[in-house]
Amino acid sequence: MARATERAYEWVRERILSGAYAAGSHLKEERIAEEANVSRTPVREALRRLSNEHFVKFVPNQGAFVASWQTDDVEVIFELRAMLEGYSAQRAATRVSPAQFEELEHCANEIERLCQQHSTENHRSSLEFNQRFHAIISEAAGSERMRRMLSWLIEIPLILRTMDRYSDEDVERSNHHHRELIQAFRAHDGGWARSVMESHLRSARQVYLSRGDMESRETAQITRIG
Amino acid sequence: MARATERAYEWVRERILSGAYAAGSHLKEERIAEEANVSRTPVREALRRLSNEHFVKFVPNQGAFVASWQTDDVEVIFELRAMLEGYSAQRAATRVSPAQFEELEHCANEIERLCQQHSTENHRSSLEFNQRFHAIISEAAGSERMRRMLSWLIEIPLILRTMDRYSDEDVERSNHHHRELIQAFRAHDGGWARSVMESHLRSARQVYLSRGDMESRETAQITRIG
DNA sequence: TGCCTGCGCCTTGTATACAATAAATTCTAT
DNA sequence: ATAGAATTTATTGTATACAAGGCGCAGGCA
Repeated sequence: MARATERAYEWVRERILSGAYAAGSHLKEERIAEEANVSRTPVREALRRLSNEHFVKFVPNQGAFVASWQTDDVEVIFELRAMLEGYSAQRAATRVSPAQFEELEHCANEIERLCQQHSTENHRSSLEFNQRFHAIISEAAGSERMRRMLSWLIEIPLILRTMDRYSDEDVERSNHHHRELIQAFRAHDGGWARSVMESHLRSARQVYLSRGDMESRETAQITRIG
Repeated sequence: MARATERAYEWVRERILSGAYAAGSHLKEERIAEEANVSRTPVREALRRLSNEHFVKFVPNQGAFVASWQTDDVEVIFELRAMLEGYSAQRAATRVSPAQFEELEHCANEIERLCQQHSTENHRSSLEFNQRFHAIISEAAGSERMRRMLSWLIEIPLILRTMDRYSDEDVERSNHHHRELIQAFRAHDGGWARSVMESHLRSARQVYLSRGDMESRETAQITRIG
């Protein structure tokens, strides 16, 4: 059963996102194993996976601790995404297939539709379409190497935190960026696409950093996603 | 003992990079466990880690396979290096330690000294100092994530072929770039350092592409990693 | 009293045994 | 003879037992 590892993974992930496991707390394998009704082995695998996704931090011979976020790395992640996704968009502009183009439009439509009503459910769905939107561009760029490098920069916790800080105005701007990207693709204008994508991500960075004051205690707020 | 997992990790990684484990081949846990003289448990952990580093690909209930990524065109590699190392240099400019700064100067000196006499031996040595020069900057940038991403772009065969095409004038320009980078670091001027580094790599790209007519069949050499 | 040291417990790290699943092979029926 | 199904086999997934390392506490010595 690859189900045991999956169960342990979901279990711990949910509890980290909901704040049930506080930042910095020690995730003891045996306790989690009991709680999730699996043995320690799949728990260990789940923790390793969460570690690679930066939900938890490993200390040799001491085990896993719920990751706490230092803003320093956040800075790097946003800058790298702006650079790499910008370049991706540039390449994609002249390489995107008709099918990919259509799916991009579909995603943009869905994101806008789901943003109309403010429900947790819709919020979650729009996030998935958003991810898909970026994934399509990454694929259309036609470089497997770059696609994989980008996948290292998709930090789910970071994206969740950023989305939480989006105001209505921010959402509107983001949607506009999506539209403009599609226009740039239609025109096969790589430079245009690159600029828009860089704006898109740098504005996200700005939202994250400027609204980060309230942060720390709000970690518990993220509960709603789970 | 975190030593068993480490051993298995190094063992497999070495063999993938050296080509001993061919691309796409099935990495059977038990066989690796025997070869590396550890049990299956640490092997599994090592494979999971390698999977997250994209060296291997996991298929549920089938195990790990050596990842094969097509060596995408040189164009992408050079562009990514220019962007990432440029940003690295920018961050390094305000973060470099005195010890690192000294080693950078040492590397630059050695490279210039070794370039004076044209021997194969010296050529090789200067290449190592060159690699070290870039590695120090990558470290000084202070982002483990970026450092690891960059390490994926260092394709030794590509660097060798580029170096082979360097004229005396190209070498001189490259050395000048190194000097100017050091000056930018001394001034703690991130923007300056970034520009110089980008020039450094874009000029390398130009050398490679413009003098690339001669040996297209040697491209097969680059397939080593995958 | 304060610090150093050694013992003991708790947690992680590793090995191995067992269960489950996917691939291969063989046997049967058309 | 071939297609398909069942059985066997090889390999992964999970559980558990055991080894080893780190941390805390207590006791002794200065």
